[in-house]
Amino acid sequence: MARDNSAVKPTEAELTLLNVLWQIGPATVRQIHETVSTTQKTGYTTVLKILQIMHEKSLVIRDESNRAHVYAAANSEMHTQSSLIKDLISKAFGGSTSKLVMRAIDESTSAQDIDDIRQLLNSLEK
Amino acid sequence: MARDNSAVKPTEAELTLLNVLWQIGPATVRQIHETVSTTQKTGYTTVLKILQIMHEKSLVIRDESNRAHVYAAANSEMHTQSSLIKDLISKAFGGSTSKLVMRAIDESTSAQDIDDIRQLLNSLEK
DNA sequence: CACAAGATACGATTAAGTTCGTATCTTGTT
DNA sequence: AACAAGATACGAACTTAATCGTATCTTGTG
Repeated sequence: MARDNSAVKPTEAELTLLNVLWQIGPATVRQIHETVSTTQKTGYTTVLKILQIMHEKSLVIRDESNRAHVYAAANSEMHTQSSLIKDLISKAFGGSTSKLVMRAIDESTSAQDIDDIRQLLNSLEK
Repeated sequence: MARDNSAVKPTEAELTLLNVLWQIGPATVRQIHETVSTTQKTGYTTVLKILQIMHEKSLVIRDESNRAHVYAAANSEMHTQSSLIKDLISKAFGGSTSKLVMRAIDESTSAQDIDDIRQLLNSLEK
């Protein structure tokens, strides 16, 4: 039985592949490898292996109906982002969301960013 | 020669010890172990070993003038938080700080958090 | 129907992280 | 001076990640 993946944190290499899947949608190993190759030099079988491991961890689902399996992210980008943030908050910010947000904001932010954030804050108040 | 640590990302165990050091300040292995023991069951020599590795990586500095060495975080909590956030932003948020901030905010935030963040925003506008 | 292209599966290797047992060293006290 | 307490140093064991070579399997096409 496949284990619940909600607590599984993707490794760095896994996150790279998830980013590809979120960007281009369900894809074969070849397509994923081609995409990832534009920015990194990684062997085809390495990508394949990582996808197989991710499948075991239920980080991706795959369609085996064709010879070339088609992989897709099991969770949305948003869901995974939330879980990674929660993890960081608990490990480096004493569990305080606002501390993280404040650190991120005074780190580097454009005027547009500030505007976006203020709007979100306003919408939360209603 | 000790290498520049500005790009070194602490591991999970290392971050745990850094949190202790930021909290209680420079401390001996015994003190650090005692503190960390309140929340985890970790052997004394394990803590010692990790501190030694952190020293090699220049994540901590140590005062060896007494028999019991005194360890201290090499970088401030703020600096390390910023670096961890930057890392997460680049790996999971396409490099966009505002995306991370917005995800963090709509994830879970108390009224107090919202207030804090709004004040920070206001102070930035001036 | 055989074969070549191209796909998956498998296993080995290497590196990093974590843990801890044991050895060794240091020092205050008798 | 010797000892005991308590400190550091060392190294082994185990785990997880990452990488890739090689073996094996599948299938369209001549």
